[in-house]
Amino acid sequence: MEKKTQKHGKSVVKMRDVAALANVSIATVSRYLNGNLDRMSADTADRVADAIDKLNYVPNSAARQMVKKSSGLVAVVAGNIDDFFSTEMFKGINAMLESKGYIGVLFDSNSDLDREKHLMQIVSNQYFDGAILQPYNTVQVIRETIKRPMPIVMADREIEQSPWPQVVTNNYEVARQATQYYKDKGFKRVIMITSSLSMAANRRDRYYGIQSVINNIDVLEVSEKSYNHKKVLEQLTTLINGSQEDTLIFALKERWLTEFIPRLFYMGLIDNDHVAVTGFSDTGTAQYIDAKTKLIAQNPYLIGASSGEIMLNMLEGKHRDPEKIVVPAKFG
Amino acid sequence: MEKKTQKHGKSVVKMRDVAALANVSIATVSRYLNGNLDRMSADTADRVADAIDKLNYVPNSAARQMVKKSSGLVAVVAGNIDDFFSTEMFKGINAMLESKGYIGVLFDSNSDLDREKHLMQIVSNQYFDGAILQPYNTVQVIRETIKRPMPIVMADREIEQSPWPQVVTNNYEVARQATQYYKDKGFKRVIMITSSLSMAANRRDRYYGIQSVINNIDVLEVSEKSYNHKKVLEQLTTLINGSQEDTLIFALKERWLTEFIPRLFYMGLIDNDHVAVTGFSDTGTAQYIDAKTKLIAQNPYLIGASSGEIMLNMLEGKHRDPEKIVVPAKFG
DNA sequence: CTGTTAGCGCGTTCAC
DNA sequence: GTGAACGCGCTAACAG
Repeated sequence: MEKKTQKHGKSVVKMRDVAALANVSIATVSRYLNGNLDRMSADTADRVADAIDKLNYVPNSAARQMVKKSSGLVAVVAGNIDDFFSTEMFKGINAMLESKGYIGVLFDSNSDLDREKHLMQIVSNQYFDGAILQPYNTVQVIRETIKRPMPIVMADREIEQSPWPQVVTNNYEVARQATQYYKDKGFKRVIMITSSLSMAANRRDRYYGIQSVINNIDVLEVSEKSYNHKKVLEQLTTLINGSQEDTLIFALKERWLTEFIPRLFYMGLIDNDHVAVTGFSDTGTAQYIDAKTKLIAQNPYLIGASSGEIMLNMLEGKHRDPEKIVVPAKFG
Repeated sequence: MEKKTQKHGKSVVKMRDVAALANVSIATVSRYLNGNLDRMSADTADRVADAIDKLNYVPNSAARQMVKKSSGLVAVVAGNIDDFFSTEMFKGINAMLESKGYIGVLFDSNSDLDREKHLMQIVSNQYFDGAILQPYNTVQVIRETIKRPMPIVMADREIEQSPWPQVVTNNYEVARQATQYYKDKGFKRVIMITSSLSMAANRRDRYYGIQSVINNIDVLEVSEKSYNHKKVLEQLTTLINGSQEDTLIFALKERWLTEFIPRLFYMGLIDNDHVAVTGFSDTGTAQYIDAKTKLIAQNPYLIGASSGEIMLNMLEGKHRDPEKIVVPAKFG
């Protein structure tokens, strides 16, 4: 056995130990590790392999990174990992990254501006090859925070004057389209359920999209962090009964769909004729609320995959303009 | 401006540049960066600060890690980040880790044995100070995969003969307790809804817990990946109507609660008297399905926090025995 | 208070 | 086909 005296017992076996046991130089071991097998006899390679195995040698990635200037790691800073959207986007990102040997690691802003900033600092200070952000801070803050020049992609949340490539959704258009569908069926009024803060830009675009078709909108704000379920239900009931017009309930986020709507159906408040419901949906869970309900389906996985693809391009030096890619959501 | 010729334009400004501009030695800059301000005149510190600012200097973390033998990063390999359980656990982990200056990064096994193994390899090869796993592989596989000696904590999923500390839930006990509650009310039969594969150990314990009270169990397996919603509803309907006994529907996972149960209520199949429903729940969403429904609430955040705390202890050298901590779930 | 210097472990020429 | 030696950027003694 080798000495293992370092902090936390980290193995102290290094390349030179392997080299010694295999009776070769460290250069040969390095070559073996990096797959340059063509410059080495099969016998040598075998001996090196054996030695590595016997000693349980693990390369020191910090040393390798220092000279290679790359870690193979891409940081993904998500808005809130409790959201299916964020996690599914991450899966999409990784699907792309891993095809080229990179791997994404996930950080959670927890819907907190300061925390997001803190995470960006860490990402900037650690050895990541690139960063994909689902950002809430402004371009300026991001610029000041991530000091180290590195490839950056903005995912999901549109940001003004972005110097980085973006991948976004057609929030305005699809909200407009959905609203139009119900307007054509005679609905003249909207109750919009939204969270109070998160994803301001997306929320705003959706709101405008609705408004461009139906102007009569009641907004019900629900706090992401904590709300009184019963009270919200009462508010909804009051709102629904507060008008004779045919009413469309429009949830800007799937969560409000699954948490409130089944109960309203159960209570008989939604009949699809005079009171209907629609909203943005990511998971597919919401679609089972009622057979007649038509929703807006986003594609977080594809947004992630696109972001990942752009990141790969940047990593390979094909620097791209700060283009904006739109991954459309679909209504129906 | 300095040369920025490296890959991806990584800044090539290094400590010696800062030192030169500030007219000090690199040791002084290093001291400044590491907060040893007491050994330096305020004036010097200022000059260093200015130089860092002017040059936009960012320390090379790989070099630092190489000598410090620590990155401050802890890897968290979660079973499936689409599950609220995993993400909430991660939040709990970070709450603890960050109190001591560490930070957790999240990896996603995607409920895939091989993928989990692959991730463990990466974690083992990169410079992480420790790893918290929500494991699906066996002790042996994990041992063979993570070759580098490092602090490891197992979270959520119980594993036989673990050489590492574990934090788990009282699956058996709480399932038993919930079932008993309904048995006392006259229920004599259980329909159990479960996913086909994931978290085998947890699932098994829950099953045994139910079985220890009520033996008459119909098992309905639903695939996590893809299932026919309508068909499952039909199966459930058939099962419910297939017996005159008072029946308890027991979901081993919240997802089945939110996806199927509201519809059953709507269809009038659940009345809480002859057909009732319960199950494991993480988010609190499910509790709004019906006022009379009593669920089992897990505490993923606390499981994470406990895991994080143990990890901190190990990182600080207080090596702990492979103890097992139980974070109880609560019924009611 | 501040500077000098010897490693940290690995990749990579350039010789042999 | 293989090895010796330098350099990556930083920290931590040890000098002064």
